[in-house]
Amino acid sequence: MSELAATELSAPDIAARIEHDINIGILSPGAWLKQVDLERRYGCTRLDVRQALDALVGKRLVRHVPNRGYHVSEFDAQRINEIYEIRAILEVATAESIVANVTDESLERLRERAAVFEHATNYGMLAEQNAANQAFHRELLLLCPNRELADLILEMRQRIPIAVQGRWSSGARMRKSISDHYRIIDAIAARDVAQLKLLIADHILNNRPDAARPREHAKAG
Amino acid sequence: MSELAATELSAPDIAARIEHDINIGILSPGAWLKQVDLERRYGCTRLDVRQALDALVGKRLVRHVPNRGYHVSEFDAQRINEIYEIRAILEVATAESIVANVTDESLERLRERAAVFEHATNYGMLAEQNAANQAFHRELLLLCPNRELADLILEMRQRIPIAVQGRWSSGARMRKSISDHYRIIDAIAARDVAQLKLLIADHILNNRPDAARPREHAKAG
DNA sequence: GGAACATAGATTGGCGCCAAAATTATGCTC
DNA sequence: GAGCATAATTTTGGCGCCAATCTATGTTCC
Repeated sequence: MSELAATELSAPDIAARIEHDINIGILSPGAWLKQVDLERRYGCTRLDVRQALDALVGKRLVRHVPNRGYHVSEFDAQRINEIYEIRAILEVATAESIVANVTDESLERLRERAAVFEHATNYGMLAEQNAANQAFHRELLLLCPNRELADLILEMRQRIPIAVQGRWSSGARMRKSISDHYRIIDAIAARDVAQLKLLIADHILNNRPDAARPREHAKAG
Repeated sequence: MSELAATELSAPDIAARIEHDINIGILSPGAWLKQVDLERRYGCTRLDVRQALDALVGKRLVRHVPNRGYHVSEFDAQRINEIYEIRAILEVATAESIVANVTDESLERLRERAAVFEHATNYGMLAEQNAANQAFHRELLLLCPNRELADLILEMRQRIPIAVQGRWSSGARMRKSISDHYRIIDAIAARDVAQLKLLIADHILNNRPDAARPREHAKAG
């Protein structure tokens, strides 16, 4: 996909496309993003490319070197770990309001999303798996009334490409993620906030790539 | 200040200047940011202005309306409250590592910053008060080894202009902020993590503008 | 007298061109 | 044959112009 776009796209669309391609590994960390290439690749003007790249610099997914151009950011183990810690802090903090605002309908939708994710891990490619996982967590965040917090969490989740995280690289990882989702749903259905917090923290921190696990340095924030 | 810059400034500098002017209220929420004005005001080119404005759109401080231009964001009570909640979540989470990494020298620097802030509340204008307060919290965050988290906190602290928050609008507010700082330092010196967490949460949530206090809706994240 | 319309002015926004810088390729010397 | 200086190509980045759009003012008609 993403070879020569049919319709004309504007800058924010291009940014989303590039972000997606970085996310699933079509564009690898360190790769230089030549403006002419992107221009042709996404079938848009030079200005759109520049604005999109600047936006991605703001999201820390892309770095800019004066007179050299833009390249996909590198993600060392420490940075990955730090972002996982932030995600754990933020997502655990949504537990109370999720339990407070849950309805039977939203539980049903969550089960549906979890099932779709399970199916994607069996029959889909990385892109579908990612989309399904994202849909589940997005549904979860609909129960969080603090929209700024929900948006921030979604932004943090996009801050490291899935391809770099290698989240569902093994079958064991996949199975854990699947069952995590169902157990999270169960805890919500039981209105068990404490358990939900534990499950969310575990779901995030124990799905880190091994390389990003902390060693001795001071834990948490 | 900021009337007709002497030296040529580049886009990131302009963004910082505009951000500062929004922060201390020179540019008020809702105000339209005409490109020609900014061009002359900061003595830079049109392109710099656009890039700076786009960057500020990314930080949610400025909004863009197609074919109408850029204007300073409005900040309603709900949004302010949501961001205060996020700040409380994140800054409380730094308590462990602050206590784990504190040294006598850093404690001394914190006391110095707190004293400077106290002085600024007595003899300085809003800009100096803000700078001194920021310096204190920046020093605090130097003790947090998670740089991503520290940066995120600093970014969240800038997400609502000081002028909108009216943080030190009354003498009582000022005195509370000053004593909060010293009590935070004492808790750190005593290595009392639990107390430090309480103080940080209180320092953030009880310095909210009254209008932004939540009523009945589900609390926390 | 008020409202709707038309015209003039101002502002934004996109496109293309060109210069500066860097990378790659070439040729020359040792 | 290897290393270095030089030339050519590629790529970035900035500036200016002009079209499209919106705002404001003035005019006409009901």
